[in-house]
Amino acid sequence: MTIKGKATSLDIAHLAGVSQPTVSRALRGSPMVNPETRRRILAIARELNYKVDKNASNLRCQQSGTLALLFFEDPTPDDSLINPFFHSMLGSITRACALRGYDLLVSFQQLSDDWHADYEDSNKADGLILLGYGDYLVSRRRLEQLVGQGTHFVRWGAALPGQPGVSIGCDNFRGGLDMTAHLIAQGRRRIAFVGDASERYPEFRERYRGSVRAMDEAGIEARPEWLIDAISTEQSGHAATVELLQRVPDLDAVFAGSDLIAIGAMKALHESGLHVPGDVAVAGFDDIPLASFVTPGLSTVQQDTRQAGALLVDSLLGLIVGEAVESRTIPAKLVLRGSTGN
Amino acid sequence: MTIKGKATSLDIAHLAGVSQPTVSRALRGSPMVNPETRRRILAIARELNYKVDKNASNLRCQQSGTLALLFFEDPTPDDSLINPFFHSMLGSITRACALRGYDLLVSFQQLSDDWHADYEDSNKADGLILLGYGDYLVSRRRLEQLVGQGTHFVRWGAALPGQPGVSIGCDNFRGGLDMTAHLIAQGRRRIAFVGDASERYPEFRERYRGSVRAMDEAGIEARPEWLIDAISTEQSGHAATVELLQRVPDLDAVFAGSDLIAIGAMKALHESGLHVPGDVAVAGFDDIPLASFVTPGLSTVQQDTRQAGALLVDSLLGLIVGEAVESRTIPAKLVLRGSTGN
DNA sequence: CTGAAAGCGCTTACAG
DNA sequence: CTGAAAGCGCTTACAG
Repeated sequence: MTIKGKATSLDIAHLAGVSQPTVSRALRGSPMVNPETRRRILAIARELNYKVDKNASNLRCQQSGTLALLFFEDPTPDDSLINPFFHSMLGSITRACALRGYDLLVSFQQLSDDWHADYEDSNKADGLILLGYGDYLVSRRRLEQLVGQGTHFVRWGAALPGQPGVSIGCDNFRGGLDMTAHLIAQGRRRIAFVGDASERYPEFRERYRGSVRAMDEAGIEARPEWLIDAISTEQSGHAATVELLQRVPDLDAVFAGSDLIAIGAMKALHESGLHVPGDVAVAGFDDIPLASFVTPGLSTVQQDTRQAGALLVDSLLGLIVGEAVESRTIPAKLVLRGSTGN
Repeated sequence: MTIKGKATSLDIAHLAGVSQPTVSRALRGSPMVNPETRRRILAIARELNYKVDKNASNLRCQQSGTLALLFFEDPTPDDSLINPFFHSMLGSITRACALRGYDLLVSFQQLSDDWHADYEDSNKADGLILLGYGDYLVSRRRLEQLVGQGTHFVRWGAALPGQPGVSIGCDNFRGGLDMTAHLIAQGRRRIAFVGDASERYPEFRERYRGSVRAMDEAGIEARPEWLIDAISTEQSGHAATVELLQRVPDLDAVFAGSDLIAIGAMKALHESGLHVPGDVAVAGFDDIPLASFVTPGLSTVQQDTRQAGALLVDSLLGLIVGEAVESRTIPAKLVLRGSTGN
């Protein structure tokens, strides 16, 4: 007997001389099947290269075995590279899904556009993972909508009280504090922060707050002109640093909100004839691969993307099965290279 | 009337006072529906936040509206970063899918393991895109299996005659030729190729063949000791270059099979006290973002990932609808920076 | 341990 | 233009 087209469980049933439900049970490892019968069924299934039709089984079970990753890119990525940090997150999320037997749908979205977030409504995915960058004030309303609709989702970002939904983030405050304490220990006293630390960018804000705390503890008064806005691109970091140098010529350290900003800052400093770290120390945040390739190597704060990916996926799976899931913070770790001194 | 759980087309039918098939027709934009009826149905659907159940419609239509991207990583990526070139490809493939109304499943695979390539058999995807690196001799048998099973797939790689399935790749030969011609024009005469140019790595092989052709044309005889194996990682490029310098102390140029190799090579050259490009010119392939950040900037061959992603997706969609699809080659473009001279 | 029956939510002939 | 019917390929009570 040859099967026309793809084999179905019914084909197997005929070949094995059993009913179709028995095939289904055998395939799914149900204990209520005679071992001999199961063996026969599995052999036939293998021979026909049979695979369960996921559309059918998902329809029946009302779930999909799939998670969707929505990646946000604002501003548009055509003129600036996507932060490599997110590539690392994507990799760890993919692997975490695979380890747990879930497939991952990936979708790139503009933060400002309508989100194609209906993967769950259409039963293509059981929940969403949100990742990327952009203005939190813009995304916040959408997050509230998702909560309102009962969508299952987790996001990577600052895990702060009062946020809609579940967030997983790193300890931005602690990272900012530790790095700034390190700069101070290296003798730095006029430490600028390059990054938009408004409520639009809560992660930068936390990093900045940590930085200010470290200065407080060292008896240094943080000056308002030491804070300058930038978004997380090299270009923005470069431009901001150029302006910063006008305002604060006697700067002795730059703590950048991200590594990309830091790399732009280093470039601006070089162009101004300033030596890193001799004249100005530079530190970043993320520990992207690039950080170890620039000259001097960039000191930065590492976020454990492997743990982050696993935590995002596990939290989402928890939400899906109805557990109470809390926002969580993972540790930040200093990685010291040449840019902050030896 | 409140709907318990998710709304279905039947719920809408009841509310609109029509039959369920009419709802389906209206939602799918069938012309055979009274405009007034359609309006009513769409209004109700919007209000209920109704979304078509993809499992049900896919089951019925026997297709999924989804493509699967299998990304291969050999050797294991834990100790070396994934080639950023593939991140760029992933982005362009994702966008190309979205533009065409397809969703994308992403899966990371070990080249040597069993491939989880049953997305099509299980009707989770209509076809596969294969991307990544590793030994072609290992993957070739699997590709043949896929062809044998009638799986729809395209792969990124050297598009050479006699390969199983459809391949999209860049003009590696031309890229190798052009870059080597440039090196020769810069006065270089002893040009090593760092990369495994055996049949295990057809892309490297083509780049190397192009390089040799350029030397031929310039009357330079390529010497066997100028060729040294490496896989596409910085570490491998570093190690190979260290050995190469032993063998060929009077080297004046290194053409690396990839940018990552080139960056490892530059590091090895620096460690040996050799100046780039003063003593030894260095060129790479891919134009990863890192290439413009190293010092000096790395001259390289750019592959148009945007075009590549679109072509991969379009070719796969062509295969799925049963068109005759050919392997294709896209142009390679020199990007000259400081590492090959001014 | 196994089978007959129902049903997941759609789409598509078929008949009117 | 619309509805009644069938069926996509599964899984899961239910009965034996």
